[in-house]
Amino acid sequence: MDYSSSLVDVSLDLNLNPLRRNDDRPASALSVKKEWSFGVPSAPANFMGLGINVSSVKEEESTAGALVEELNRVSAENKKLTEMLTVMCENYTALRNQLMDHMARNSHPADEAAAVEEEVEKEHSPSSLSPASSRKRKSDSTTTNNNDNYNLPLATNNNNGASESSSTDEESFKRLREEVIKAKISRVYVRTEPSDTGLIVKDGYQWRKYGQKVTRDNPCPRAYFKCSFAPSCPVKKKVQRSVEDQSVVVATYEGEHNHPHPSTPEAAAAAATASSSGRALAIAGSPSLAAGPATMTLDLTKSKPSVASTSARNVVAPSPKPLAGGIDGPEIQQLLVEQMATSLTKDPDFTAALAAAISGRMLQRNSCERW
DNA sequence: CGCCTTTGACCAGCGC
DNA sequence: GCGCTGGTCAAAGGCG
Repeated sequence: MDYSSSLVDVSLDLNLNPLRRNDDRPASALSVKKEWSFGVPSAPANFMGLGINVSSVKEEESTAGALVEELNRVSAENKKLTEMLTVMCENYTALRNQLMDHMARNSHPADEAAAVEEEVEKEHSPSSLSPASSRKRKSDSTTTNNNDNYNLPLATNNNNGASESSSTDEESFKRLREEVIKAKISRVYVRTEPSDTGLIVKDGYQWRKYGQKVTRDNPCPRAYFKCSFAPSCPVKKKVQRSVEDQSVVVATYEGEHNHPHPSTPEAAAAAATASSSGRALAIAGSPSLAAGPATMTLDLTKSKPSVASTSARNVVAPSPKPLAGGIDGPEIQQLLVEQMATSLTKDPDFTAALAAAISGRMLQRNSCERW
């Protein structure tokens, strides 16, 4: 059983909605919307069967058709990933059952459990870690390895095999999802003014600095921030200037905010106050794009691999200006625009919001015509 | 006075 | 076991 490959694939979209239900309904615009717990106004259950006079507006028809097609595609992908996750959980259960059977028959259950855990770890871990990442602490392994892949918390769940046997598969599945949420890591590259020596990245959230450290591989100090907008928010942020281009600040976000983005006037004011001393301009432009869970991604690894680390899951750099000299001109800008458009169309949150907005618009038009 | 930043100390993982 | 390293803590000071 090839766990690693499925792990890689699943991780890519679990990020988009880890709380997605395991649903095998046929792909439809409805299923896409309902499966994504996205904060958009509720839409009618069957947005294709509303009897809306779509043909009266050709542009809307073509747009809706393209959207439906896109939504169907995303929904199919969603379903596929859900199935893969289900298979993975089943495999995990089977492995655990084998472990329990083995432990029951073996005189040294602890040693056996450790051995099997090691096997599972090897099977589930992605490609071998680099020497640098291998120095990370064990407790951080789930996050460190999850720049591109989400590790399963198998070893930690099985640390005490006896007690673990009392937990159900559902609990394990919940823990798995929680781990996936917790393990979210994204990177944001922010270009700052050359005169700016600060390490503040405006992303709309409120951060409290709790440490600063000079790391071995970078003479510039690394600042550690915690989200202080909500007391229980587990999100952390590391900010450090790029060793290659010191006008670029790399912000690494770990975890997912358990509170809404401070977009309300009060929250925005608080955030503005908190970041008032900041001089850096987030390239993302929109705070929610820079640090929110639904980060708009722009892969610059092809055009600038030295800046966009391959380990970064999300590389956000909507600025058409190159991060470092060497690439510029209309071709690059066109490429960036295309990549941004591709990123948006691949973002299920964005498409879901768009679908909800359009369906809401159509519903509104329909109700107006009826009245 | 409360919040935030600074900064040295401390802790834990890892390699040798 | 020791040293290196990254990450975190917490006291002290600054600021509005």
